[in-house]
Amino acid sequence: MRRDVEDTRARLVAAATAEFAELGIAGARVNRIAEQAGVNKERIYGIFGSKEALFDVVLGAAMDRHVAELGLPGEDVAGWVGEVHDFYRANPELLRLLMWEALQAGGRPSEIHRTERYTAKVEAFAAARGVAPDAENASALLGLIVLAMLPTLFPQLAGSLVGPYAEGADVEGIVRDRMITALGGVLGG
Amino acid sequence: MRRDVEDTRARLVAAATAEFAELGIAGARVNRIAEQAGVNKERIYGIFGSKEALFDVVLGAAMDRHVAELGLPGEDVAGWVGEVHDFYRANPELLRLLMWEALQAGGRPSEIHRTERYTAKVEAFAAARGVAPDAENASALLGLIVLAMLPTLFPQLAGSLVGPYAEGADVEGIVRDRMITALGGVLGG
DNA sequence: CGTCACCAACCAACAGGATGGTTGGCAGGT
DNA sequence: ACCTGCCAACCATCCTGTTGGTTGGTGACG
Repeated sequence: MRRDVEDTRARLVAAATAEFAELGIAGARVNRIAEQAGVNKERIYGIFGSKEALFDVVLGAAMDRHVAELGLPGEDVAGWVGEVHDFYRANPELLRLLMWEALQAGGRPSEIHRTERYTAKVEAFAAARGVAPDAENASALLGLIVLAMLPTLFPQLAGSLVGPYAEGADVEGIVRDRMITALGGVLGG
Repeated sequence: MRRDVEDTRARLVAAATAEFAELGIAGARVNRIAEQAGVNKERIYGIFGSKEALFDVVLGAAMDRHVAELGLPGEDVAGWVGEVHDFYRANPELLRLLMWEALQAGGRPSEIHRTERYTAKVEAFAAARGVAPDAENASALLGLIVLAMLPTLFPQLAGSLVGPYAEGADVEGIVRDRMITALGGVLGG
């Protein structure tokens, strides 16, 4: 189905997601994205306007997709965090995109971090703990998520710190278990 | 004192630290680094060889400096984590450099993460808990450090998640306190 | 002590190539 | 006939890395 803007757009977003996740905004190459999408480079400008605008679209789409796929934390919060961990481990793109964005100098205020995206998670989390959502709960959830992200965030750091004591054992598994164990403290008040 | 390689080198490293921390390897501009250092661009190649090599030197130097300045965790582990948090908050360069490096595609195996840099911390941490250093302890320490890094790592995420419930209060303070409170869980287990 | 030769440190200018973005025209669907 | 998605080719700029030549310090030697 040629000559279909939606299709072209989708191909570009897909290609750009991979490119941006791997190389960041500065490192990404418009040529490569277009080539990877099997589309002319001009289409990027015709459809999105600029490289940066394309990045915003990519990040927003990735966040929506992940927020949806991750579901809500239920009764078994620890299990949920385990899932989050495994999910990031298996699909590091969002995390990498987030990091690239966080590093973005100047920190241009983007519309990407719409709070609506998160409130459902915070509320589900608070509900699972049987309390009303507040800043404390949100912080706790934030802590959980970051711990779950850890091995994907800083593989080198994890390897260097834990590796020497792991004696060939699975570093990631150890860290993962430790994070889950830590939940009691993060959840407790 | 002109015509002094050490001085030139130091100026370049200083300038490059700022440039790399802000923009990463791909975003950094050799011109700007040289100009900022008040030195000809060629000196970078004469002294370090390449932009990437310069980055490695910068990261290594930053890590050494920070590892030294942060000291060892003593009896008051929570207090130490608080210090770590505040330190990263006040000096985000190392954290940013670490993130840039972690994002580095391909993950060229660098000599930067020498385990010797960390073992002292792990041992001090284990000693403070009265046990022998092992993978569990290292993981716990890793978790602490990442929690301390959190607000600096993902300011947007923290702001979006916690902000709506903070009602104008200091988001960072809330998160910081929450992280400290969480220590019990990370340490226990 | 003077000066001369040498070399490391330094710089201005350049080369080569890649990059983000643009333009003018072509073609396929309606 | 016309609009719109599309492309090939183009452009101006920028960026990393190099090169050839200059300069200041230093040690040897008269």
